[in-house]
Amino acid sequence: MSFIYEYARPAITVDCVVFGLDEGDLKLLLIERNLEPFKGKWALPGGFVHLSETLENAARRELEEEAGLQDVFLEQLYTFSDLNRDPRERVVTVAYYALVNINDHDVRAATDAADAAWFDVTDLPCLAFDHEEIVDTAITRLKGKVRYQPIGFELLPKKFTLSQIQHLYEVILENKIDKRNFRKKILKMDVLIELDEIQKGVAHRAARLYRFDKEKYKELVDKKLC
Amino acid sequence: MSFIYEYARPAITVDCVVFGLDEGDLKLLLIERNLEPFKGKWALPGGFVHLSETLENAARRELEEEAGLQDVFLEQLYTFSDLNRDPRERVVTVAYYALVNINDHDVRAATDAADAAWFDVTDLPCLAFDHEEIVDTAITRLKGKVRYQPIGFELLPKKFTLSQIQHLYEVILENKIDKRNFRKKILKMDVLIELDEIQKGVAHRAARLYRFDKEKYKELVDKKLC
DNA sequence: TGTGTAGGTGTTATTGTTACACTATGGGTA
DNA sequence: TACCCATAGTGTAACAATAACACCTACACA
Repeated sequence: MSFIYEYARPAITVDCVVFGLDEGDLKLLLIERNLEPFKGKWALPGGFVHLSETLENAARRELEEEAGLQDVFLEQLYTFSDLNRDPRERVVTVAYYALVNINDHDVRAATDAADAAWFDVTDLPCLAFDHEEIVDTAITRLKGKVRYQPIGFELLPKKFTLSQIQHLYEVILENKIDKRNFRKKILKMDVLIELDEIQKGVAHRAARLYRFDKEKYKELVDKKLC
Repeated sequence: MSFIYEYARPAITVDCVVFGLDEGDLKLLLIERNLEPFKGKWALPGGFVHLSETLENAARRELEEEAGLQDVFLEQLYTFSDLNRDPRERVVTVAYYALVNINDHDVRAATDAADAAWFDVTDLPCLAFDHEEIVDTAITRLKGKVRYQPIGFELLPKKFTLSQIQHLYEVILENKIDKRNFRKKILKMDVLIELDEIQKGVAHRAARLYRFDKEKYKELVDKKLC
């Protein structure tokens, strides 16, 4: 079967920059390509958009198909259209970024992927296509986002310590934050609920656990975006 | 001539939300459609992306072709992909927004457009396709942008008064701003140059004129985006 | 019982934000 | 030419947000 059009059309793909947090390190999910071009190279999960799905649906389908990921926080990032970004033909790609809690999601390689793995964002391999540019754009966006809205809901485990969320901010912003000031600020936001529970199995004073207040978190996000 | 592909492809278009400032009112450039679908309806300038051009180039070409606009400030906004956003077939559109100084640019209707005209953003006609949604997204983005970087460079005439730039902010943010506080803040940003010139032909005390310091303006924009 | 490691806590100085009201200037008009 | 009108232009005080900074606490483990 084939499809005939009066004018030439670029192909449309989606690509996903999936951030995860693992033991305090910010990681990126990459898949090893199983097919040409760039066979054997690491790349962002993604693929062609079907006629019967929205871009976001395509991104979710690819995450599921290529890495076994479901139900993640996903937002559109930017659309890339350089003429030679794909050696085969003209391809426009709509990039999305996702935030996931690594421990909640098992990642497995699937269709079109020889392998799927988490890489430290500070130590990425060389990537296929223009995926390095896409990753840079996503990191810049993430840094910007952190400034005006609480983030971490999607990256952290259900219960977490204040040090964990502070560490997350430090990793994203790439600088140290004063502990007392950070605590004051994050608690004043009024999106954290203090639990009657403390850490277990640590070789030092156990920290208090917190969880997000989903309601207030949503309110805050809506307000901040106007 | 025709083009044959193994899989069905959505068409790709660009659409431009062009903001302009006229006598202190924030305006939007619309074209009246000359062709079906939505013939006779007002719509955003835009059209199909050619194989040999980037999305931004396509947007600039359409602005030139449909409205005679050149050399405008243009940024990507968002990519819209609802399945039924175009009644003809599956069309994904990449929206851009532009900021222009209306007096610097003559607008004329051209190819595919029966007419081109500026409308007050607070009083828009009913639009073709999902263009109302695109416009809402652009207005939200503009409001957000104004918060963290000086804007207006692209919208105001070369020489302007502090009241004019304040009025611009008020129109975009949809609320009144205290005159003294606004002046303190905008002057502290250090992107305005005070000129040895004052307004002429006004029936009240003439205001001092200012212009932007392009260098410092750029520095500031770069810094703010990290 | 001592040590190492991370947890937890307040105050002060600085900076930015908000609220607020009067005088100055100059053209238009009576 | 004097008055009116419309907008220009200006400072201060209260309050809120941010930044800088150091010590004691709890607990596991040696």
